[in-house]
Amino acid sequence: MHKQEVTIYDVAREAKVSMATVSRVINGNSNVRKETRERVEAVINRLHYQPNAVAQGLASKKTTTVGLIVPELTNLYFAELSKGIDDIALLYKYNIIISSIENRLMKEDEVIQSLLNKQVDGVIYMSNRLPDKVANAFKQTNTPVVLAGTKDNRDEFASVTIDYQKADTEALNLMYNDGKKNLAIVVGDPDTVVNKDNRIPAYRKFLADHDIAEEHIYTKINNYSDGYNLYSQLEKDGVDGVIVTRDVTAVGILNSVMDAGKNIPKDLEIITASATQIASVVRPALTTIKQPLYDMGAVAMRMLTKLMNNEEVDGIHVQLPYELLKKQSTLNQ
Amino acid sequence: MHKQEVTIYDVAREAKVSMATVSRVINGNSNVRKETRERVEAVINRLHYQPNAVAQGLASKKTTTVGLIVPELTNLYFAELSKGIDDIALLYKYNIIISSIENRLMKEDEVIQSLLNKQVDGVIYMSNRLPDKVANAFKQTNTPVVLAGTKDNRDEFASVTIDYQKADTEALNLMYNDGKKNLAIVVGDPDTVVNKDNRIPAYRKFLADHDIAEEHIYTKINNYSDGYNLYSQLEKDGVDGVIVTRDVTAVGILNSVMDAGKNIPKDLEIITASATQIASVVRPALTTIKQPLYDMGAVAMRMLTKLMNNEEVDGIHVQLPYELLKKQSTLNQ
DNA sequence: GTGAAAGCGCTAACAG
DNA sequence: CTGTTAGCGCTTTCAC
Repeated sequence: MHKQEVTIYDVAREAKVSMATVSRVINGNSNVRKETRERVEAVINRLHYQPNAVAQGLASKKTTTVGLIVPELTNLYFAELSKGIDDIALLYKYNIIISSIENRLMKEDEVIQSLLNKQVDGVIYMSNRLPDKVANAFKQTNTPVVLAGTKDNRDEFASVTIDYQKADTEALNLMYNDGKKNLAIVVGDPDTVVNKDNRIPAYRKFLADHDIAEEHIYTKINNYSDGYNLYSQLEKDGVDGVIVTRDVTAVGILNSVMDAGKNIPKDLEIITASATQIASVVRPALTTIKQPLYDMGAVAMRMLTKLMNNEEVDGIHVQLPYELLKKQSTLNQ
Repeated sequence: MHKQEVTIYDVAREAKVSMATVSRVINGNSNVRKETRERVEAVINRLHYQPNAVAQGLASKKTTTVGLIVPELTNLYFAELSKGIDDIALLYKYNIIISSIENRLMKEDEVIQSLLNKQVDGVIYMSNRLPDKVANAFKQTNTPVVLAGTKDNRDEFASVTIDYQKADTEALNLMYNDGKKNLAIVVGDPDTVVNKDNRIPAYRKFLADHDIAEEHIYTKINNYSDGYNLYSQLEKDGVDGVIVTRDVTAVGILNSVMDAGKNIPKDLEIITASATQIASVVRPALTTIKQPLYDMGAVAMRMLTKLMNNEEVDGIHVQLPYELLKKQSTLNQ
């Protein structure tokens, strides 16, 4: 960034108007006579003038920039959400500052603070943990936040999700009706709100409703190899049907089963609870709880635009419909 | 963004120093007496003062923000590059404004212009097309640019790549030595610099060197279903070995082959030229030209930091080593 | 419909 | 080592 070549002042001088008028033209303010507007626009084009967004931000206290907090960049689940967010952001002319928080070099609240210092107008939060420090920083600076694809037990933050309990119950039912009675659930961090208050309770309720005593909850299973290595344990425990939160983990289990010479879905049914492209290109293809990720991102961003403009939003917690997509990893096709 | 609660002025008043001194403390300027520094820091902590990065940006003409241009958000190839970029950006305290250009709502040069208006200090460019308009805008604003995982035929922009010609030649050789003589290459856009000036010439040279007359170049094959649908044509053309630029396309071909009851690698060998996690989790696993994506991103970002600080860089075009990773889609394991 | 003027919050000479 | 003083480029009352 070097000395700006042409500023609003140059345009004003050349067009023989005041900076104020140029500013009005730039911002589409209707209080400008047609001829004046055209004269100014001609100069803008001739000089190739481009407004300095930083100066605009300082003067107007709006940066038309939103922050995106994502746990990991290389996870298609968040990438698909981000795509929905990005499209709507573009539509409303917002830029996106993205921050992943997987890197432990900086603590989460420092990352967020740096975003806040950049004066973002709003934040979309996809991490499954919202520490008090962070929540307070948002409230203190009055920055609107929308959670996308995740929840928080504070009810104060807007969120866009699906009905995780219902979805999981439906998935468990599917396998149960296929004759699988020794069902399990495989999650990463068991303490996230989605897992702790939704998935795991749904699983336990299902067991209770069907008078099944023995529960199989596998936690801290985060990636492909965790999944791959888990299968021997599943086999030992006699599990014959499993819900796996992350699809790449499910693929790990899938490959492990096949390498062991077993059959999917006969020996083990698998349903993944967050399906990306990976779930559909592996063979056998995975039965999935299909979340409308793109739409969830789009709705979240749209809601954020309203929040940033202090517009009315009807309902701060929206749940979008999901689909239980039967593929080859369950019997009942 | 609302009226900022505490500014540098408040800190100055409370600490009984001038704004300049507070500024020095914030920026780690050594010209401050220890006691003064500590007094100021105490006030900063007590008041929870956070500098306004927008104001800093306007005054200093540096935003500590870089722009990231990516063709699509939901492509793991770019996601893995981005991760390398992000880690180094964090290390040097830069924020990242990400812009995908897949959405045709706005033209590419408008997207870039909006980035430039935000006064980014530099740009990492991953799109495989760099229009003149964009190139000129970069030069005019003096914004340094580094291309990551792609090339441009202007030599003026720094780039981080692998040796595509060498890699492809090696891949073709591998298949040739497996007895495959009817080799093909599958690309998306044939007019990108990487394809037009590197991959395709390498392929043609290989054919010439081995006295093979018939060439099979399939273009505009961009995604999974394009790949899936291509196989019937490959079969018709008697192709027995193929390099596919994008791995998800390769998986499309792979599944199509298997659905046709044919065998991989016996009936067809496949090597993908840009491998992400997808290439390794499908079965049979794909033999790949393994690009060091994370490192490429990291090196590109590191180079950009130097360019932004007008530091010396030795060599503006860096090529990183790749690896030909033999898996199950080729015979010669 | 247009202009003058006062900032937005901070940095960076320049003095001292 | 510290303070004074101009800006950075733009928006936004408030007059006229």
